Amino acid sequence: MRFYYKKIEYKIKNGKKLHNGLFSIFVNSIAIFMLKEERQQLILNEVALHNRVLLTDIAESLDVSIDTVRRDVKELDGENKLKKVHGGAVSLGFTSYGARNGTIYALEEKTKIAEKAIRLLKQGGVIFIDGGTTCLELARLIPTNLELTCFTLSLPVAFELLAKPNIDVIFIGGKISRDAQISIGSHAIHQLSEIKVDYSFIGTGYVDSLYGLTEFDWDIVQLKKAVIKASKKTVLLCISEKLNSQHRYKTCDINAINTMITELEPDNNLLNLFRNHDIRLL
Amino acid sequence: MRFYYKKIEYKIKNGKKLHNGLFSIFVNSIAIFMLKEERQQLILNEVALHNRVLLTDIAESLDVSIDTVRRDVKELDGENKLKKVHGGAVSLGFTSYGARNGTIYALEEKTKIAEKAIRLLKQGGVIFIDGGTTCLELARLIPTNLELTCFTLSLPVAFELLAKPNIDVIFIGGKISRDAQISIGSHAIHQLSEIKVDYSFIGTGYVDSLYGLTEFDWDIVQLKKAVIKASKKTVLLCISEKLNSQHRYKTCDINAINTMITELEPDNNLLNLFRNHDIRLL
DNA sequence: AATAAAAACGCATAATACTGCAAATAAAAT
DNA sequence: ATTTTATTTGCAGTATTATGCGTTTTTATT
Repeated sequence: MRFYYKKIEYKIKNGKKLHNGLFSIFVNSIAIFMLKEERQQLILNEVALHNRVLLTDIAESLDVSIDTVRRDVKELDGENKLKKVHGGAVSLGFTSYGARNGTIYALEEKTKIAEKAIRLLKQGGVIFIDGGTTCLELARLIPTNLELTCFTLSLPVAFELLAKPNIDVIFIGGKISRDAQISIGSHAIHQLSEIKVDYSFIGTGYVDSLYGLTEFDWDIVQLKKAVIKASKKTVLLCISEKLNSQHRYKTCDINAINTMITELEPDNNLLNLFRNHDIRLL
Repeated sequence: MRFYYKKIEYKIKNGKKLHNGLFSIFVNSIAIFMLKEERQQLILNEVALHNRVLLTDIAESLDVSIDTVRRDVKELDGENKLKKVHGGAVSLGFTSYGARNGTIYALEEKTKIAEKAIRLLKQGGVIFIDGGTTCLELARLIPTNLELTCFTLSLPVAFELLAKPNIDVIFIGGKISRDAQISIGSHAIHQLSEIKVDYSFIGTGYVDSLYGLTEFDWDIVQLKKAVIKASKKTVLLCISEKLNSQHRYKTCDINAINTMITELEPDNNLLNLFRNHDIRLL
């Protein structure tokens, strides 16, 4: 079961007990006291190699108490060298993707929007999160204690959500668009047709009170239509800069949106044109 | 330096006590007084050689008080020549790989493996790339001019592939495993059943010439089975450290693998046990 | 809801670390 | 040569750390 520990299989025996229960291994007949750092290094090694370890396995193979291993793992977790989980530890994925790559345009506004959107989330809810930087910001700001099931098409959003322990992430697969880093194509649309979420949080390329939501890209429109269809309620996240802009292909009318969130106060004059519609402004 | 020695030799011959308990070592039957610097150099040597020392060991073998050693080590730590830890010291490089966040364990070996794997790729081919750091490395090293269609379950791999302009990336969707950052579950398996790729490049948790490929995790096994089924040829990427290790759940026999790539030369003795099988070693 | 496993907590103990100090002596100054 | 000053070392006492153990609390699973 643990051949990979052969190196230290021939440990102890008549082991001189060092410290208080610390074990020693015999190499060339010399008792070697194992430093905490060495033990931790071994743990990291295991994790790096197999992606996961069990505390009990480590404790047994190193012949230390499980408490010690637990403390080690806790410490390593604190140092961000691995992730402690119930019963063991797993390697940190390479969550570096979550680290903001480029700088996000108008981050402040988008954060404000995301914060408002989060107020709509309910414990145990099932939601969809679209791609785009605003939605990514939403994903990033979801409280860690909130339990949610999140569908998404966006690789960055998926990554971000994975960092939250209480969120089930379901990725809608398909051909990946290089630009937007989201699944596109018929397969993704088909899959969307098979789900129903409480809320979907979507972005848009352009929005106009008269023409509704429009996009530059035909494929994206098809996708967004599918998303809206799969949602009990649709929430549009949109910075005010995009208001009253249009493009070629139409996703839907304003009426198809239940709630629109901008970084503005809901009573801001810029939003006046939208008040004729059956839409909630946040 | 010599100067000191002579002085000391003289003193010792006359039986005069040196310092207050300063120790001496005998070389060629002549007691040589050891300077602090020399002692420290010895400690550094020891650390360089074994990556670690125990204060008690040093104190005993050099016959100085542990306080002296402690002070030496403290000083060397201050000079950044080693790292002082409870009970001893470790070399600086010792803990380094874990500290470099996001750095891949045994990267060099994995790169070597990936390079071999890339030689199997053909222009216009359709392949599957598994998750795991070795496969990620493969994804990373794919030449940019190569045109490929790549299926994957792994978010990091998908990201990596998106950076290549000539690669179509198709992500197999599903519930995302937080640990492995890959799609898991029935949906992913079902989708795999609908594709057929020329080559799949997979990793494994454990591999043994007798027991075949095994995993810690049942879900992963199901997934890998589906991958193998969806492949005309399956290539196992596996660093030699994993050879002859096993775990609970079995993915497949060695025979189910067409090619196994390790960082070793194909004629390395460590691979002997695999030669009985119908498997190509690279 | 019941149960088993794991984690957390507090405690005891042994090993180790630190501090101040005095002895020895090397190096410098006289 | 002698005195002074600074350095090195060991020692004793105290503080801190590492570890295992038993108990309680939490978590996951059935």
